[in-house]
Amino acid sequence: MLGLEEGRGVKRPFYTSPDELLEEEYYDEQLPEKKRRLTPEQVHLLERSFEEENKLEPERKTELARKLGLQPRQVAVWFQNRRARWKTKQLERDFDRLKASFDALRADHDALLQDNHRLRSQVVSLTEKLREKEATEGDANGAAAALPAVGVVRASVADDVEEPEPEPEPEAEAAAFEERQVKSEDRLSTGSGGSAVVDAADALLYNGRIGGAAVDSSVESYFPGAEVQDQYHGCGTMGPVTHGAGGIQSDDDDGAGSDEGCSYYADEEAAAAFLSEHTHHADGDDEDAGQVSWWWMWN
DNA sequence: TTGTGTTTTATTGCCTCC
DNA sequence: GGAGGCAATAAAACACAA
Repeated sequence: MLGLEEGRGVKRPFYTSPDELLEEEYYDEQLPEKKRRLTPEQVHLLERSFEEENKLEPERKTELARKLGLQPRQVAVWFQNRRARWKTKQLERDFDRLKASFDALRADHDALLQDNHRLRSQVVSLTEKLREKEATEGDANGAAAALPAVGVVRASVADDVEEPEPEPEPEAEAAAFEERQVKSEDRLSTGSGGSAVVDAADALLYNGRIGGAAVDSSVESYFPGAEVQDQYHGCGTMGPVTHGAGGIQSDDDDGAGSDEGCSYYADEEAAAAFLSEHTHHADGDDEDAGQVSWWWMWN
């Protein structure tokens, strides 16, 4: 049996023996006045057990409790809390990944805007030159006919360079972005109203489907799909659905490994269906047919 | 030493499944 | 209806700066 840690403010033994521990009367009489932390050895064994399987069957619980010299109830509580910690960390990691994808996409978008502006000014400049040339030659020979009218040329150029949607004013765009970020963070921190998970999954899906360099389709994802029970799928034995190299690992900061590689957004097909409902589709008179608005994901 | 923030252990209440 | 899961929360234990 692994005794409880001593020397950390423990004033008396918490338990005496595993057998006594399993006797309700003993436990009732010996209820600790204060909470006691588990020893590193106990935590280590619990962690290892959690890595094997994050849910506890009654037999395993009893066995673990016996080995550790704890109440079965304590083992169950530890697993419950451990699952909660794992989930929190996973959400943080998912958020970081999604934010990185978003930032990269935004940079892409900004670069495209710059390109667009540059090309448009080229069109204007070339059109100007053409107009000047036309005027000069018109003066020279008085002949009206040889060149097409500037308007025609310009229209022809415009056929090649698609007229873009009007750009939002930079200040207004920045303010709107700020507001969206605040709203998003509010949802994450308070959990009120919208779902941070769903919002984040939106962004992930957006990246995966239409993003450019930022797309990381290999990122395993947890999307809150139909099976609410599958909360830990994608992580080895965490659930019924297994993705690639799984396996529960311990927290980064406890030195026993990490939960890296598992994500809360796994059901990408469900998410794709969700996405398709939130994008506008090609139809005859839509100039942007088939494209997805950059802004939809925030609105 | 003390105040404060974080982590861990434990409880409560609600929900789902069998 | 009981068992077990989860979210929310309380409270003790711990870490650490001032």
